[in-house]
Amino acid sequence: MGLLGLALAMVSAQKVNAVLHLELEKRLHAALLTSHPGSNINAVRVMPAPDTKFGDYQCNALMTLARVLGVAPRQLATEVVAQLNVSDLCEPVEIAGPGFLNFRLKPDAIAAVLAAAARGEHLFFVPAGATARTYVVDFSSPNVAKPMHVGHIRSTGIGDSLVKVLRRLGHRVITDNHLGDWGTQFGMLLLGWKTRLDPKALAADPIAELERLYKEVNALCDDSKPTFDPAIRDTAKNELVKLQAGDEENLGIWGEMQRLSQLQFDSVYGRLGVGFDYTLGESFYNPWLQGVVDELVARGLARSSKDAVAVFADTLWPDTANRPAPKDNAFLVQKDGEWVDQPALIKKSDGGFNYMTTDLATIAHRVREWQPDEIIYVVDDRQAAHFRQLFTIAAHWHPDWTARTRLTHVGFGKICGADKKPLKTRDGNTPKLAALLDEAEDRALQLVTEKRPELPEARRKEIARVVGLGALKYQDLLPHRTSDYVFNWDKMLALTGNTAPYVQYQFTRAAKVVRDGRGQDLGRISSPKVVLAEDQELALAKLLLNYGHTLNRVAEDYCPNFLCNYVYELASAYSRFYDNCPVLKAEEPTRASRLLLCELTAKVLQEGLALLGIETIDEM
RNA sequence: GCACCGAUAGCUCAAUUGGAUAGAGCUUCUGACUUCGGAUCAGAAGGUUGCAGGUUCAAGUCCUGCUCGGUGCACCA
Repeated sequence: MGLLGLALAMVSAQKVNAVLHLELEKRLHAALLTSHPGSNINAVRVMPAPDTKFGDYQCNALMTLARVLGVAPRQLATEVVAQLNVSDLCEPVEIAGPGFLNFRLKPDAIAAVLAAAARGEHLFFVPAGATARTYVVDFSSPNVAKPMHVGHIRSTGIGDSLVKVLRRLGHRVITDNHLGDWGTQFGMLLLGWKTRLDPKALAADPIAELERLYKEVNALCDDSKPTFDPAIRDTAKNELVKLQAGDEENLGIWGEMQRLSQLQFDSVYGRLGVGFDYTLGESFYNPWLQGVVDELVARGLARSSKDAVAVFADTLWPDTANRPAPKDNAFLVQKDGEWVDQPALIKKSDGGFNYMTTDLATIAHRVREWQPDEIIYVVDDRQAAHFRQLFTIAAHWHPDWTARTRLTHVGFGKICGADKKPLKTRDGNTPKLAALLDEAEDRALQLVTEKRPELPEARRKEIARVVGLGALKYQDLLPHRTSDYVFNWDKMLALTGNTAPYVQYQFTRAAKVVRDGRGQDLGRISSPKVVLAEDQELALAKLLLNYGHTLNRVAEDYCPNFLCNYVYELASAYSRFYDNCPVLKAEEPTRASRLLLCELTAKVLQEGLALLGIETIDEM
């Protein structure tokens, strides 16, 4: 492209807005500031309308603003609309009900955005650019020497999807897998390894053997069980202390457990398509733990208690006048009608450290190393209380850090069986993740074999892999992350309804039309005139426009389910379009225009699924 | 006991700073098509959003009380 061509392309790129409702919002702000100078425009948003009968976009903020300004809502709306010039993009703005503004886009304005997207100028959003933020995302975090189980799906899937969305929006993201490789369980594991290891079993299935050792020794160390043996417990504790003090033999065994576990992690993450920039487990922070405790004690933020060291409400807020109300204080709990301490332990009476200490050291490292704007912890909701304490301690420890770096716990609910209780296998155990992935692929293979018996086995297996793993991930991401949900093989693999196979199938249909269309008519869809005449064409086009808005909402609320619902809506809108509007059989220029709709739909479906960690395939 | 989270159609789940007549899917029933791969589409049926109050122009969403369920409450992570 010559210089002139480049300059023209830039001018044309400036003329077209990638996100129409943000342009409407900008003009609405200007109108409001003209009619009512000094108004607070921050909350004045233009967003997709809940129902097409109200138009395409709406603003409901003027009703709230009218109260602040002390004027009648409809009058305010009338005065603002009088200053608003959006006639190039919309039909005349309608003031509805108590003071809603309804915007109805002109098909030509929509067509212009689609044409720009087809030229590759944008995909319905504006990357963060100068406003890009730096995130550290802490997710997955499996335990060394234990099998990854069903519980790890959520953290891994939600975390990975958030990472992908944030990166796509142009943010800098550092992923860190905070492995559980240094806790109390290693005392028991070391004892088990030294006294009751079965080398043959270890060679056959290392993780299963390590799990067996842990379970056996744990039963002897648990004082609530009849098998409890205090001598064994003390020995196990001693092994841990030796490990954490740098004992060579124990470090060697621990390293071997680590290596064996990493093989498992690599295998599972490989299948899931998940990767990490860093894998800094708890052990990485061992050298700094004593320093964290010393510092907190020296600053008076922690004190000794019952041979342990802990952070208390009275060490954080020595002056009772500043102390939060007991109900809002993460360091108090009511027992028998009285508020008593709920301290956060940072050093145990046996000299060992707790994960609170490790988590504090981890914050220190991440802040110093990466200066993030935000650290996101994708961790089970049951740990909410821990994170409240952790974030509070961090804020007292280094207020400058928490002023710069926002700490966010992104919690999630549990996966249940049909009985609404946590999912278990038939024999009452927690299902292992690898077995779950196997079963997803096996069940998908059965379905593919039924539908497409003519395909060679290798092809069917590849389709089954993409469909099975996609179904499993999609089911997990579809409910709001804070909800518990019921795990159901038949439902997730169903070819109808809000499932990955349905969305993947609509993608294959769109991709097929594009392939066939290009084959017959190469090059003709590069910059066709976009004609939006039929209802189904318009509905599909308008949904495409909202892709970027959806990504922003996912990032703002840490909720991948918004993207699931979006791709499902887009897929079903495509299906309605495909049913009603012939593409390849249509006359020009309709044909090229519809082909472009197919192309953009395929692109957005493919990318949207990819941001959910789900692959697509050309045929199913 | 206290705190946190939840309770929405028969079932599984949504619902964007509080926004308009609470939406999907599954199931059931009915219909469309000599398919640009029907693994499709259309229509119907299905609700006092756990209960009782309150705030608001507007409440599934916010506040208060209650019922039921889940989770967490010092040396596991």
